[in-house]
Amino acid sequence: MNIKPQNPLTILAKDSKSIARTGTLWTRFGEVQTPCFIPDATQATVKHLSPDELKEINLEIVLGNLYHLWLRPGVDVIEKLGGLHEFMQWDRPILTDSGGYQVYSLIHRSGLGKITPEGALFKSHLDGSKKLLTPEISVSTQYRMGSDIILMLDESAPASKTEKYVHSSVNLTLEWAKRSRDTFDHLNTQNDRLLFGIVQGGVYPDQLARSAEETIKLDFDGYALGGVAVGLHDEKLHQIVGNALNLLPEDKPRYVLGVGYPQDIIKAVLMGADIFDCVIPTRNARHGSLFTRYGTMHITSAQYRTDKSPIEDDCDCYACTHFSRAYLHHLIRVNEPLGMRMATTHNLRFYMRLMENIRQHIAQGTFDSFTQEILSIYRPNAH
RNA sequence: CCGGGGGUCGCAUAGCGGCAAUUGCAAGAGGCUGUAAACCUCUCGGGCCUCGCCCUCCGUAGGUUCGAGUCCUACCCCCCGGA
Repeated sequence: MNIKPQNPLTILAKDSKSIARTGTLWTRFGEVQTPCFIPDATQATVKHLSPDELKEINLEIVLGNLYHLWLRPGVDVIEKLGGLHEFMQWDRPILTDSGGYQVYSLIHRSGLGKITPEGALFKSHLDGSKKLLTPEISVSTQYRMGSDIILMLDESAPASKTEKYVHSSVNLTLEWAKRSRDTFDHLNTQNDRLLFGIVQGGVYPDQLARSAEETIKLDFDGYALGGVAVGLHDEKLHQIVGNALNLLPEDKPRYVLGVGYPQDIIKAVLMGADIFDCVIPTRNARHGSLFTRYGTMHITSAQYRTDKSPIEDDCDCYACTHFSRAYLHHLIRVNEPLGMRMATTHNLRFYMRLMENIRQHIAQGTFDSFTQEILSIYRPNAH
């Protein structure tokens, strides 16, 4: 159990009508059942929830963000406090993002820095100071923080970029992949951590193929697909995800970064994805948008002012077993932290139940009808 | 009764000769996809509802002006001092 296996993914069952599979992912802090959804704990907390509350909704793993934690409180503090697990009192697996998304969000979208071959040069959003994030710094800092699953630093090209741009962007990411790999190999002497490579390529099949082929040569523990949650939606998103996952080794964990809505997850699982993370359930909860098996509901809407029923009648989360829609409606409207806490609890529990159902139906051979059921409610928009 | 201040979209505000009229809150609707996000966008007098135009509008009633929340007069309310 504590010895890192040759391949961290163990496939336990496969769907007969698709390439969906269910299994377990090994980490030094225990196994994670797949397909799994990883809630984002960007700043070393799933906003509003305590570790006990996360366990109560059956969360197995969280995602921390290197970029945010690197700037504040900094790796020295986290190391001194015994590493991320000890610091945030979470004794289950932690995956950390490399800061690659911030290269996209802060540099490409907001112009707070620039990309150089050496690394990403950020102008810190906190104090304006200049910070150079290199693949070496990202990987070694994730390692020092105690991350169990480390992501290589990558660059996501915005969806609007030309193939020429994406071509050189893929080259840069491939270069960073090698440097990430080298850094990790020097650090991982205890052989207890996982390093995931990231495939890019935007909407261009040739670039995706090139990126996948070269990344696979570096033999990572798992492969993530990046750049798809940054400007692609619905059918276009699903199409690219399908193309890209098809290029990745069948026996290794396949991670779709930053995705997504229930329909996106179902579609990606059908195409062989094992791991997801997304801010949607937590952020939308804070904004009053709740997921149910009847679709999404905006709880602050006037129609719920006096609604005595729970958010979702058969949900087992704390919010649904204790409070009415009317109360949640009130709490969110008056901006009370309990409202956001309950909304987050519910949405994450909804996502956890979705993943539990996905795994169970794959194992039982009933995944096909289950996907039809979900997709009839969470219907992707045609383009 | 005297002196001073004030009445503008549900509440609170701006406006001091060209105004359907500022901003905040409230209200209504929507959006968030590896979190600079407890955030952002739109609507918010009425109508046609083609967004351009029409109607009604800033306590009430007159007046001055090509034109009045905006200036003048009277009246009605509210607040603060003094009898």
